[in-house]
Amino acid sequence: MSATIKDVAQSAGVSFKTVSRVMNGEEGVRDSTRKKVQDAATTLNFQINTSARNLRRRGSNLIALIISNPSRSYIENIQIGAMEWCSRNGFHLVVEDVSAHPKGLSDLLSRGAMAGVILIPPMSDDPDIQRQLIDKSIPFVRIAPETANDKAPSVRIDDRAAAREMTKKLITLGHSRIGLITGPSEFGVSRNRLAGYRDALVESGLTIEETLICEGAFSYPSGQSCTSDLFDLPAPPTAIFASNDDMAAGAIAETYRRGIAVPADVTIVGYDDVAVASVISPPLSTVRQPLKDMAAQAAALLLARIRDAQSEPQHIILPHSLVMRASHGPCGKT
Amino acid sequence: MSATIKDVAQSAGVSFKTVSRVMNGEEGVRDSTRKKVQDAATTLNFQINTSARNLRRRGSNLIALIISNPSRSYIENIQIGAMEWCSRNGFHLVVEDVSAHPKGLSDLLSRGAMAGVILIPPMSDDPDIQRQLIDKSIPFVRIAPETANDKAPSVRIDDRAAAREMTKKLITLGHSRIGLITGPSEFGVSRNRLAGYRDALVESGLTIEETLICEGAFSYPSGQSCTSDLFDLPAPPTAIFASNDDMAAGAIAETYRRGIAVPADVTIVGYDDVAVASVISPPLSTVRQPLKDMAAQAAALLLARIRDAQSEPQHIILPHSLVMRASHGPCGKT
DNA sequence: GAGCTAATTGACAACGTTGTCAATTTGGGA
DNA sequence: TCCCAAATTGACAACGTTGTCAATTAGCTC
Repeated sequence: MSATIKDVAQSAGVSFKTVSRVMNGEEGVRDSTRKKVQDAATTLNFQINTSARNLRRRGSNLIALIISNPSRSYIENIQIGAMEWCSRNGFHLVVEDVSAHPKGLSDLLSRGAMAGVILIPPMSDDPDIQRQLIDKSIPFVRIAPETANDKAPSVRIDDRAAAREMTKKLITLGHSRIGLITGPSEFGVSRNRLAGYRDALVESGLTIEETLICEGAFSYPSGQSCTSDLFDLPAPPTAIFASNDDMAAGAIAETYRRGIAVPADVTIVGYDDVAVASVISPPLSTVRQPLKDMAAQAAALLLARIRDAQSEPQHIILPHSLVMRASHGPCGKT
Repeated sequence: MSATIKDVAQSAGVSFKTVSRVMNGEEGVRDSTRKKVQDAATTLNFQINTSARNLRRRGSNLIALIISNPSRSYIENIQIGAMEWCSRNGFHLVVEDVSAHPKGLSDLLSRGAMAGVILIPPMSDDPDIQRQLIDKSIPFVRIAPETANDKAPSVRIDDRAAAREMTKKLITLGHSRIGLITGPSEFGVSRNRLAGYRDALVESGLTIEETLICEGAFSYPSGQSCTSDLFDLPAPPTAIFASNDDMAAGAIAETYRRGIAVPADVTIVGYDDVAVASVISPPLSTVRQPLKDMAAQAAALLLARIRDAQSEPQHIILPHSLVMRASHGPCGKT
């Protein structure tokens, strides 16, 4: 086994408490002593024992990212952002798939195991999980919750405004029959984006046709099948707004399958601006949300709560933008 | 704070050692006692303290997945496979981006922090990391190493044979000028796939043209630019074999950009069979490797080494297959 | 160089669990 | 009823670190 603090202390000729002080970069150690200890630690290839440290400190250096459907490309960016933040701040990221946990997260959340938890949709809106976390007094942060509350900090973009803007953009292009592929209704973001879509139509004096609204699953195949349904309508839409890019990619595929051209015959836009958006053909016009930033900021807010559980939970709204690539165009039909 | 073992012991009227026994499902506890303890634990909402347990057991319930370029879709599947295995086996997965760690992984690998480590390309072939792990006697497993060794177990497919088969398939389709987009040469898998490509050409009596071989970066843009280079050749290839699907997607995009049709004018095939392969148009013909399985099996081999560091490292080769979707066709030109 | 204060260092307990081994209880046969 | 082996339970130390507080040392001033 590798060396302990006591080994280092003996080798450096000081007490093990002094070694501890050096290891934690505390003040009040003479420079000469510090050097002696550091040399001894290097020589012995000393690595601190995290379990002992965490036990004594009643803390942890682990942050959990709880996800439910690991194959969403959305998650990739969140994870990267969180991972980078953790690296820079002395934490490690534990990624846990709640859907693979039949009987809940009890062992993951065992006392002191996690310093904090990052929740993404749909868990951001799951009252069950949040109650568990509060019961165990584990700090957590919510990414893209439907609405902010005072239980935990949150980071989001203004989904309603973003969806409204994109819809208005389509209206400006001359589209009046705009299909909407929503996410699952248990996602707060789905509801917010739907609301933004409705806002735009109402503001523009257009009627909302419920048949133009199709609930997808944030997945590629669900984008295909919703699109198929929309095209089978007696009066199909001239533009389709998918609530994420995976579904937009599915929509484009289904459109092509039917021999319909994008964007010449139909406009298709997405949401998120993940990797697939710039990779498919035509490159997707979409709503960009700064997912990596959101994750990093969420981690930062979480840290504040880890440090002081009484601190006021902060709520950050990050800016979004419309990235208009090549999958949109003016409405051909009148 | 939540309850400790001693609280439960007091509440159940037994010694804390007995509670410990119940918590660990040990033999030799009377059923009535066990029940009493379990009830008390439930009432008090007892959660074991992982740090204390790990300290005393000199172990950990954490497995690290070390990655270097988090945006490769390959990683998604590996991670899902590893995560699921961890859930089922009482571990948690820590995902760590080594490229975000300027000064190495020392703190991640601090004594006892990780029960074991899963290495994927290119770290599977990185002697530095492996030496670090051996020095600290942290068990590890290698996914898709260039060659197996006796330091650690490994899981892979036969990349050379797979690349050979795919190349032969293209030859059978009548192609004789086959472009190869390799991965970076520091990836063992790149070298193995290149070797398989060469094997097939040689066995078929075709000459190997080095200009038809372009080194990519396993990324979409690198697939585009290699393809561009290949098409700019005086005698461009009639088929392109990309060493992963991301690059194949880039190749298809660049092909379309030039007004060339896939598969009518040129055949493009990939490698991995990740999500993008069935999502792009046309659906990609590719080599399928069972990434999730590979990760799960790797974790299992790792566990064997965690349990007994002296156990013989095992090496598993999983079957691959050719998934011929719609991006390939016979050679038009003679 | 004595005396004082501030800086530095050390002794010891505590964190919550599991391992070791001894003590106690149980159950069955004589 | 007593005795013995087996089953069950408990007492106590140990894991490696950090927090508390006391002890020691260094650096000044006079």
